[in-house]
Amino acid sequence: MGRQRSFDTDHVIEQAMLLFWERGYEAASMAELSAAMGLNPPSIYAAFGNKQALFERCTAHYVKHVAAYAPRALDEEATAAKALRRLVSEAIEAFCTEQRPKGCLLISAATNCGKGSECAQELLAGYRQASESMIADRIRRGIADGDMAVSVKPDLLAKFVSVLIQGFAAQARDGATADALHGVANLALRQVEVSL
Amino acid sequence: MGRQRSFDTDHVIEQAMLLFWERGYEAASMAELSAAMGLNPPSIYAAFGNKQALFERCTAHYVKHVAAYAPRALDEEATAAKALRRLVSEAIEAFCTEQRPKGCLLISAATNCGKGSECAQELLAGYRQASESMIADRIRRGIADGDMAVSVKPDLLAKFVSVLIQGFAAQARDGATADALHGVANLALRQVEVSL
DNA sequence: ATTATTATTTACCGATCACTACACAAATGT
DNA sequence: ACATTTGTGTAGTGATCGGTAAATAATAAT
Repeated sequence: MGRQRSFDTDHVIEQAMLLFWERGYEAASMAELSAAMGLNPPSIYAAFGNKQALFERCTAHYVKHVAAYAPRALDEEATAAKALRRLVSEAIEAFCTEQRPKGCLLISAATNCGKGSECAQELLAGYRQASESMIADRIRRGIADGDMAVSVKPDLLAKFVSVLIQGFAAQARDGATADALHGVANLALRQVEVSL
Repeated sequence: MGRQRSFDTDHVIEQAMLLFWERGYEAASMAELSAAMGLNPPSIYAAFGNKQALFERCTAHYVKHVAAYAPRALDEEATAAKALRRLVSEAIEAFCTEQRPKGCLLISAATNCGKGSECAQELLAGYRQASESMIADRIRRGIADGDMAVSVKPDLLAKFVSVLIQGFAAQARDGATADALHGVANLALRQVEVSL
C-alpha cells in the first residue's frame, strides 16, 4: 500500500556507483549524488538510509555487474596459469574502457578518507582481501590439478597478481592505455606460464 | 624588520606532510593541519598562501626528504638491473616502515578528489610521470652500457616497475608486511636479472 | 468516499569547510 | 623613545557538508 516509487532502484544505484567510482567516497557529495541520481535528498535517505549505506549498495552493484569477470575468469579456464592471465587481461580492459570511469572502484574509491569514513575504507579493504584469497584458492587448485608447479607458493603468487592489478588500476587512472598495460602483463606473467 | 617567526618552517611542513600523507589532500582539513602544525590558521595562510600551496610545499618536502632514495638507487648501482631491484626494495621499506604513514604520498594522497582539487591531482600525476621517465632513462643507460639486453623495451619495463611500486603502495596501505612484498619483488624481478 | 500509508517536494538544520578581518604583540630603523 | 613593519591570536566570514521536519501528492485497503 501507499504511493509507489517513481524511480528504478537499479538505475539510480548505477548512477551513484559511477559517481563514487569517479570521485571516491568522500569527494562524492550528497548534492552531486542527488543530481546524478535525479532524486531529492529525502528520497535517497528514505530508500537507502544514509551515505554509507548507499555506498555499500553501490559497491555490491559494482561487484555484481562490473567485477563479475573476475570469478568467471578464475572458474572458466582449464589451468591456473590461463586463469590468472585471463583475470589480469580482463581487469586491464575493465580499467581502461572509455565507457566508464578509469580504474577500479574497489581499489581507488576510499584511499583518502577523513575521520568519518573508516567504514567505507574497511568495506573496500575486505573486498580486496577476498579477491586476493580467491586468487590464492585458484592457484592451490591448479597445484592440486597438476597444472601448476608444486614449488609455487599460492599466497605469494596471489599477492603478486594483486599487486599487478592494483598497479594497473593506478596506471589506468593516470591515463595509461590498455595496450601498454597488456604489454606489461605479458612481461610480468611470462614466468608464470613457463610454470615458475 | 618586523616581528620574527616563532616556528621552524621545516618542522611545521614536516607535520603537515605527515597529515597529508595519511589522510590525503582533501580529507586533511585545515583545522587538523592547524592542530598538527601547532599554528593558528592566519599564521599558516600568511606563511604559505593557501591549502594548495601548502600541499605543494609538502610534496616538495616529501620528494626531498622521503623519496630521496629513488634517484640515489638509480644512480649509485653499477647495472640497470641492480638499480631497479634496489629501487623497488627501498620503496618497499619506505612504504612499510612503522615510523611513518604507510604507502606513498605521491601515489595515494590525491586519488579521491572533488571539483576543487584537480591541481593537487595533476601535481602528483606529474611526479609519477617524472618517476617513470627516470626509470626508463636508467634502463636506456643500462642498454647503452651493455649491462642490459638490447631486446629490453625501456618504456615497457619502466611501466612494469612503476606498476609494481604503485601496487606495493596500495598493499602497504592495506597492511601488507615488508617481508611479503620483498617476496613478491623477488618473484617479479627474477626475469629482469636473467636479463630478459 | 474515506482513511491509512508511502513517496516526493520545499525548505531548512547544525556542523564543518577553506579562509580572513581586526586587534594586539614583538621585532627593527631612525 | 618613537614609528614602522611583521607575526600571532581571537573571532567570525559565506559556502558547503550530511541529513531532516513538515507539507503535499499519490496509491492502497476498507
